[in-house]
Amino acid sequence: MYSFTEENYIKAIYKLQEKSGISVNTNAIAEIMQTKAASVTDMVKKLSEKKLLSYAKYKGVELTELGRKMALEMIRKHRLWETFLYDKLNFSWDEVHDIAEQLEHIKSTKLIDCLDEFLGFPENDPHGDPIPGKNGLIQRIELYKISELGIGEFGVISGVVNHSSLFLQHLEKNQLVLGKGIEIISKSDFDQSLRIKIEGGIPIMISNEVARNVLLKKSR
Amino acid sequence: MYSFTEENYIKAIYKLQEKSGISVNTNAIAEIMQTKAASVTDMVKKLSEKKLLSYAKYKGVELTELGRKMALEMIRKHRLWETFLYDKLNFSWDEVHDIAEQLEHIKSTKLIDCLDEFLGFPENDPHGDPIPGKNGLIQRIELYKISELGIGEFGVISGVVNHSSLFLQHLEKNQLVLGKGIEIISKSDFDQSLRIKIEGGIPIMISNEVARNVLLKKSR
DNA sequence: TAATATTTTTAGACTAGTCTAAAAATATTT
DNA sequence: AAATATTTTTAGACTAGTCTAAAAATATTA
Ligand SMILES: [Mn+2]
Ligand SMILES: [Mn+2]
Ligand SMILES: [Mn+2]
Ligand SMILES: [Mn+2]
Repeated sequence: MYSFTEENYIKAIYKLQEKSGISVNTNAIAEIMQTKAASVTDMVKKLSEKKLLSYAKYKGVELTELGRKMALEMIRKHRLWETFLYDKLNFSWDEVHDIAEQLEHIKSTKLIDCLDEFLGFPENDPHGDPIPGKNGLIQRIELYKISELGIGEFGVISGVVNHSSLFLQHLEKNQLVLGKGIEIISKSDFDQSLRIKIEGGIPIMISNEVARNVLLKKSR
Repeated sequence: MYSFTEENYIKAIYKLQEKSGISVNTNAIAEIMQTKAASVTDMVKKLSEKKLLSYAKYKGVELTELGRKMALEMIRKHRLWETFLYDKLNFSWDEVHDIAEQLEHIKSTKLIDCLDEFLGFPENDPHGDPIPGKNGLIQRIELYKISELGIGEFGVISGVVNHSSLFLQHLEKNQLVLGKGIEIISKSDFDQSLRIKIEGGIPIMISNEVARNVLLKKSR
């Protein structure tokens, strides 16, 4: 059995490996784990002995197939619990993450598979992130930041980069929620702010900061 | 914030205090916590400093009002999660306890209150045990063991003393499930086994061991 | 009430996970 | 290539929670 701490390290390393390529370095891990590089070295040695990752001194770490599988199971649990809180208990999308951080550590395969079924085998969590299946497969759709689209292009809001409560609440206030279709009207050369039209609404201005943190599936 | 271990100690002490009167002794705690008396002494000192219980050397411990409140919150969470697993995810009544042991440690008042509402404010868990309310109140109904009833008396199965999977599965095989009405037909003077009639069924024999572990609400 | 048995506490040690400070390795700049 | 800066590792220490072995207190029996 793995401890909560071990599980959180594996999840953190997986996420780092996702974005920044292959080998993950000690300081990066220390930063997301809110700990010191020395502690990371200790833990990484332990996880390496448990065959969850491969590690070479000064060369960073890389998850093994076993470690990758474990990370995906954690993510599956996290996102299914978020969906439960959102769909069944009517939590808002900015409240679900912290509780899911606790729930993702509950050990029971049957529990998570029954929950999956109870929720109707959802494909995405309340933030639009894909939920890995029982098999560990994760279906990836090409998503674009609003800031990446050109004038006149259309898209459907399908995810967020920033998951903070503050940001999610801001989006909600501006009708920028999952599933909404939008069109790019114009861009400012001064501050890269955008004018967009939300389906069934009037055009609004959004900052470049917002545009870089909302993900779209291209449409039309 | 309290650790899982601290929480489990408080719950254990509460349960001991329930049955065996006021002051709980070290060895008894050690036994349910599956640990050594020395470890109990260490922990009990710590919990005493945290004002969760009062402790006098060699005299045993007693929960404070704070400790009692905490224990009831744990029990509320445990029983609500058991009800969730049973009612919503279709677990059988002998499968829910172990997972609830994990879930009862999730920290979120909103979560548990929303879960309570989602379940329709249940009054009893799948084993018939009462679920403490938000206020910490627990409604107690007078229950009797089957073995305590006399010939010709009627009762409705409303709880169990023994919660083991083996026992619960045995009951299920014999139609002895929550809500069933039964009548005492006769008792054997030899081994105290009983002949009982289950509502809408034919009379069956049950051992004294079973009769001492099933709780009834008297009826008629 | 004295001897004996049982329960409880203390003392000291161990592991997991963390930390700080300093040493060693690697990367960058001159 | 040498000097300097940064990253990573090691060494040693701390806390929480546990253990065993032995001492101290309490309970039971003769
Ligand atoms: Mn999340
Ligand atoms: Mn999410
Ligand atoms: Mn239970
Ligand atoms: Mn129960």
